[in-house]
Amino acid sequence: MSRDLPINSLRTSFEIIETIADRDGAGVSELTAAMDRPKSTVYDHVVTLYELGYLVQRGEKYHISSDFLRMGDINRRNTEIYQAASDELERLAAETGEHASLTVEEHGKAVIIATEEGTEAIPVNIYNGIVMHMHTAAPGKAILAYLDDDRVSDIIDKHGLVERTENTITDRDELADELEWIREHNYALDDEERLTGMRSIAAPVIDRKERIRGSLAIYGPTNRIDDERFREEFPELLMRSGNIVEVLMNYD
Amino acid sequence: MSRDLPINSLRTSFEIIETIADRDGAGVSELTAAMDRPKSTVYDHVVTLYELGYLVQRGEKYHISSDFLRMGDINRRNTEIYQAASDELERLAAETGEHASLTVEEHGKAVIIATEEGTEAIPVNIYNGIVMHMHTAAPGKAILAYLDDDRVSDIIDKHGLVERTENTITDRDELADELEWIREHNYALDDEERLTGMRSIAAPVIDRKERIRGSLAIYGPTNRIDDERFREEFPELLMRSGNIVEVLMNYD
DNA sequence: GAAAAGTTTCCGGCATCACCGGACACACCC
DNA sequence: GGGTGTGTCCGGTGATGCCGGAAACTTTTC
Repeated sequence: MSRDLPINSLRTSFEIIETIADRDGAGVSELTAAMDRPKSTVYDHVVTLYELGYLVQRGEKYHISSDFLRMGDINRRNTEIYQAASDELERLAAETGEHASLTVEEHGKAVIIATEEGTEAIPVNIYNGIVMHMHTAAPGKAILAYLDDDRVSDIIDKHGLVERTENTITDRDELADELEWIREHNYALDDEERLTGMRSIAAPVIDRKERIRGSLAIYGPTNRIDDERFREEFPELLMRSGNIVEVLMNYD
Repeated sequence: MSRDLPINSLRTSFEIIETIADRDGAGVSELTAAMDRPKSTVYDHVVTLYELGYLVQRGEKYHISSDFLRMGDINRRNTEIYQAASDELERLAAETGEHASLTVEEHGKAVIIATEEGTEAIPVNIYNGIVMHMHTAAPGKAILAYLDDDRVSDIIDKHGLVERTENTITDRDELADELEWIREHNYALDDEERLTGMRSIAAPVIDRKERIRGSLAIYGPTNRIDDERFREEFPELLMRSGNIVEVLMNYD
């Protein structure tokens, strides 16, 4: 079921951490029930994590400590593309009124590392660090288009072309054509391929070594993002911002 | 040097994670040099963390993954006091032009879990999750004042009354008097006790069970925070905001 | 208010596995 | 092609993570 790793106990520890984070706190018994492990083992890990400071007790439950927030925030601040893109994100959100976000690739998946909400933005659940399949939305496709072919192939092998809506691209050849289209136009579109009723548009950010570093995207409901904005206005905005970010990032 | 824990390997793993986060990426050799551990051991941990997805490779170095950002962010969003306070933080930052922040206590230390920068705010290094000694600044003192006496005592035993500037309170009796003063006035002041040239003001946030949950604070340079603002205007603002947060939080 | 049901915490023995020394592969640079 | 720097791999061994079981401690129930 779970492959062998040099340090197996780490799997258990992080399973505990993830479970606690997911549920907004949990006690030892709740964890035991959720995890198919003996109570005493779970307890050993909880005690250790607590002593090391990565868990705190609030009320009756254990919660993860702010160390995770701290490390995540520091890591993000240190990321070149984040530094270069945060102003543009704000501007995109302000100009479009929708959600603007910055996405990078990690372990073959698309991760949103920053978001800005425009005034009209739907209160949808976009939070920092959210992970998506690469092929299901514009930000991921914009990145895929500029990765090596065999890298793309590896990613598909690993995570599959999961179907999220009836518009999701689930065929390898079709995806290859789509990526080719993206390279020609320099932006990516997602027409309800990930969530019904939602569209996204994304432009890649590429560094001076021609390596893809991430993508900028706008995300909103189909009824507000009409065809004109979807195919003309927003792609223009994003490509302009993408260029600015590239310049800032490569400036150094 | 390091006490026995049920799962000792976790200490090594988190030491690696913290080191990588601190330095904005590191390779196996760099980690080995920084950690007084054999290369092979470090490698075992790095491989495991990588396989589990908590490390990523960017360029030549390992970095921590966005999972930390995700878990930290989710955890914060789930925190009652954060939900209740975030609007007030923005307002405080806007009205004062300085840094406004929300602080909670974890493991006997003060942790800033949210900050807002006003237009005038000094570009000083305040980031999410930063940890401070409780007694050195207003946010921590505002919390200490409403903890049980023996809890305060435990905290001092554990972390000591470290001197940060010549104004830092380093005497237990003096601190007790200060906390008494805070309880009488319902706000806390820090007059260059943590950083020379910087002042902070904080008001506590207390829940319906009379338990302290955190504090709101304003932070800025002494030359802009004159005595009038320091002792009159900002305390008033903070206490007003503190009340609003308490109401929102206890509303449920 | 005693018993029941649920927590968390603790203990100790056994088989495992995390640890480490050392070797290998692969760069890059004079 | 020797030197110096990486990252990677392997195998033996003693420490240690795992787990069953049971104690301590709360809360619930009647």
